[in-house]
Amino acid sequence: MGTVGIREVAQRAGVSPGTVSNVLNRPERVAAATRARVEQAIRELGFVRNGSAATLRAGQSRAIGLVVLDVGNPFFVAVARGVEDVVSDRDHAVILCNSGESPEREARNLRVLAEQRVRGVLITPTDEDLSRLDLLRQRGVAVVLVDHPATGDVCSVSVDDVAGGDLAVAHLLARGAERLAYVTGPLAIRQCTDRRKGARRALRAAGLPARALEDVVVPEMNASGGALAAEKLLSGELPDAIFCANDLLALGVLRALSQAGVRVPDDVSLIGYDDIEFSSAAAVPLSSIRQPTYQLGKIATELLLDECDSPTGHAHQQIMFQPELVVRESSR
Amino acid sequence: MGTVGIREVAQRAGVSPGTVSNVLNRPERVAAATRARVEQAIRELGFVRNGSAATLRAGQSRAIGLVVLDVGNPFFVAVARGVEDVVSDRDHAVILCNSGESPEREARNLRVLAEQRVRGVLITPTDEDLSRLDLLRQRGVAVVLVDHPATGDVCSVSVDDVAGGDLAVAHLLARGAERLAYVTGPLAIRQCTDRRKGARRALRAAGLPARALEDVVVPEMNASGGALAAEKLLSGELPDAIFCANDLLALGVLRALSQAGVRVPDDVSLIGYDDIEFSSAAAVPLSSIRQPTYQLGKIATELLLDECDSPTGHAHQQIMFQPELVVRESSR
DNA sequence: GGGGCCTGTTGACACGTTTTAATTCAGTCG
DNA sequence: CGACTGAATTAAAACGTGTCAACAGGCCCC
Repeated sequence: MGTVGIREVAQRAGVSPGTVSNVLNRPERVAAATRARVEQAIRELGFVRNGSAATLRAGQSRAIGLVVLDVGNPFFVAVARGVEDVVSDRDHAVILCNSGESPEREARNLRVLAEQRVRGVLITPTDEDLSRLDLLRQRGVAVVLVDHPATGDVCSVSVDDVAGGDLAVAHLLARGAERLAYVTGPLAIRQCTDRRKGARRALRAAGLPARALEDVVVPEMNASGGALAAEKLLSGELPDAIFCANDLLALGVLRALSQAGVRVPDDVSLIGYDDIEFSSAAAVPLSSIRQPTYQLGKIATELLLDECDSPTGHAHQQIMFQPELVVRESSR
Repeated sequence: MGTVGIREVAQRAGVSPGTVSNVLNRPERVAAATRARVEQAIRELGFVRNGSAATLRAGQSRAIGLVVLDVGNPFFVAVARGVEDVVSDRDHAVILCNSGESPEREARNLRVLAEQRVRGVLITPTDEDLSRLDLLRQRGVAVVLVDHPATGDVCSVSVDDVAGGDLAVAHLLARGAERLAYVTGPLAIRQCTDRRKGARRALRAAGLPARALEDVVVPEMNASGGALAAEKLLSGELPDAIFCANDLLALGVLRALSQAGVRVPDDVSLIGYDDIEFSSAAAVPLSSIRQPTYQLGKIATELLLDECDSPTGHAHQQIMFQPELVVRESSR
């Protein structure tokens, strides 16, 4: 069972290897009759093109990398959907990597992508230190930041997190809250600090001091993190309203509060961020800040492929969407 | 800025390319002094090994493929976590593919994986037709079926879905249900039919006819599918109890029923399948059937890598876990 | 009828790494 | 002192594809 390559196919079809390669890559350049013969040979022999060889020859593969903070977060799943739809239209593949909010894992992932010679990388960075990306960019690999605004020499697609934080807290204040808590993941994550910045802006606009908003920082932005935050809150004096940096945290908080006998929204108002699908089905349907996730992935990918296709005539763009407030039971 | 390869590194360190390769792959075979020199050259030049070239030479890459039915389903996310933990311990990469329950997309994914010369593939097949896998297996690529029992000539790791369906319906019957509905995705999906088989077994055991369980088939196994199923149910006479083939469907059903003013569990009992994290946080905490998802991914990967490492001395195994009933509000 | 042109096809080389057998060299033993 | 050993290193040959310049042959036009 010797491995069947382009050579064996050529022999069987009575043509040269070069012609087989043409059938695969520029079918229009080969006569219909020869093409048919070659295609039949391919089918008969069960030939599958060796992608590594093609990549080696071409210098880059027909794949892009997507590095997200948490594959378990429906927000990133939605982004990934947008990415994949565009990418598969253009006959590329996407390599999905999970950094788990850890800079070390991010660096590992980026190295693997560099080794694989991907054409470009979409990444939601774990922190502000973008120097890890230089490894790629100086090798000519296109990079687009996803859900992270950039400052000029790179493309980015993001949502205005400051505005989102403002929206959320302004809403809570309008409902009469006076003592608030902000449940968040590590403050090294830009989304977390930006949303807090917006929250504080809303406080100022309402004439309240910054200390009206207490930070509750937990290590992981998922439901367990939320539960942990709720414990912390329960051990002190409960605030009137809680703003969570994402919906997974909010769901965790909600569950833990309910178990402790605290009623939402009667005792405490609650609002999350991302408006993931499950939020509306929660025990108490969750207010949230909606972002155009699918669009985020779609536009980012189009930008990336554009940069890949014309590295010279490409102008870096920074696109920023506006988020939207969705009010449900948890803050009514 | 010519591409920097193993050759340039060799030149800078004053050794031959072969030695550089040895530093990369078998550091123990090269003298400490030379190794240090080479490593410094690598750092200075920012060398990144070309994975395609290595793969081409080796005949296979240090990666495995994972093909799931739906990346948006937390069940598969949990499986993927198990896979990735094992794989990264062994310094391999995992290429995640989404078949979206479509055989065509599955076939496309498998072709890409074959082109990439992955060492092995973990797959939850979209249907019973396993012939698509032959393309891989006859090329010597190891395959392990995930969440799909096999019949002998291939490894598989699964959970007893018949038992699960039995558990769920037996529970509903014990609570006094007499007219039931089974909300499910396409019956070409094995999980769906097996769970129905178990459901019917429970009916028989209780002395009820098969027609006491009405099938409601929807095209997609997510929350929108559930909403669609709820519409269908509402247009007729409501059953006493509803068994959903997975939790996403159940959450969709739950929301649609609530909006229509139907109370769960007072008017209708409801149970899902998979016990995803969100189920316990739902408006009405959802009863479900729990499966050892993480274990599923972990064991499957170990089996796969075992087969890769010793293709000859490998005995195919079929492992089947037992599911577990989790009772919550929705059926209390 | 010959020159030029267009379409199809070919052959050979390059891509960057790994590996194997061969080579060097210092040290050791008979 | 010469032969041998073993460790460290090297040179060269793959791996399978894509590309590009060259080439064959048929056609048209003058």
